[in-house]
Amino acid sequence: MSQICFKNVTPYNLEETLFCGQCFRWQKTPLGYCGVVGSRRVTLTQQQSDIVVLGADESDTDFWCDYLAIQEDYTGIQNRFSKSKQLGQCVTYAGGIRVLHQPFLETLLTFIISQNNNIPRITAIADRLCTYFGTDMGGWYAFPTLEQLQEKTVEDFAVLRAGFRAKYLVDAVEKLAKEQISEEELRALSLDDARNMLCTIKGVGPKVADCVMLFGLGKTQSFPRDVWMNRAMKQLFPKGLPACTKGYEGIAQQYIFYFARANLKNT
DNA sequence: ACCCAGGGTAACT
DNA sequence: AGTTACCATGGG
Repeated sequence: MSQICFKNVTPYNLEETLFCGQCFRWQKTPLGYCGVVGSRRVTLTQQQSDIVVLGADESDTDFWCDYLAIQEDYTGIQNRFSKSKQLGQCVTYAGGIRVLHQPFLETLLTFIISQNNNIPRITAIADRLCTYFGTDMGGWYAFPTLEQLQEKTVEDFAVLRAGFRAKYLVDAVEKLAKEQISEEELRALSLDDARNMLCTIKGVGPKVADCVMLFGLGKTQSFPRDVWMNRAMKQLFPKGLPACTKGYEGIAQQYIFYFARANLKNT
């Protein structure tokens, strides 16, 4: 075990990136942000413009580079976004956020859990999903694989205390296990076709599907709409998203969401 | 006791 | 196509 250092990554605000609501598996500690992705457990820190992955295996450099969206050209994206005055305001406020590239299964299951739920409880349920069904790595647990979740029933998932969402998890696992839905196929499909396919899972509607596509399938055009976003769009962009967001609507969404949650009245 | 939480579904107009 | 009760659970 050693550490990986990504040098001179800018713009990047690690704390905002990890706690803007796109992921639920990181915890702030005095040493840094501690978390598990798949079966990799690390602590992340930021020192000026360097992003450091503590406790990582060097052979996982490419994995963390991808997960943390290190190589995406955010400077270029933000320059285009700033052609819109309103969006430029959001960039100024939230421009340190990057959209992570999370593993598909984790993204799908945690966002099914997220519906009509709050972040502390989403985190707690996801933690229990790992401790009860993931591999014991000695003091911590990996996120369960599809194989580990196969054949599980609503009764098995009762320990999660996920409420009515348990049956949705079962259906998602079943559709993936039977290959009625595959990550590979979803990645190849257009935004609308992939959304339609994801929405065949019970408990997955447009909001969850769009989150899964943005955070777990690398589809940067996906634009999740929840109550906050609808409020923000009415106030900031009553005529719709500006054209300068084309292809990167989802990244604009993160900036707008973060800005709106902090600055707009919740009416 | 009551409210809400980055929704979705079924059952209505 | 648009609106509404209900869904389990936990925290305020």
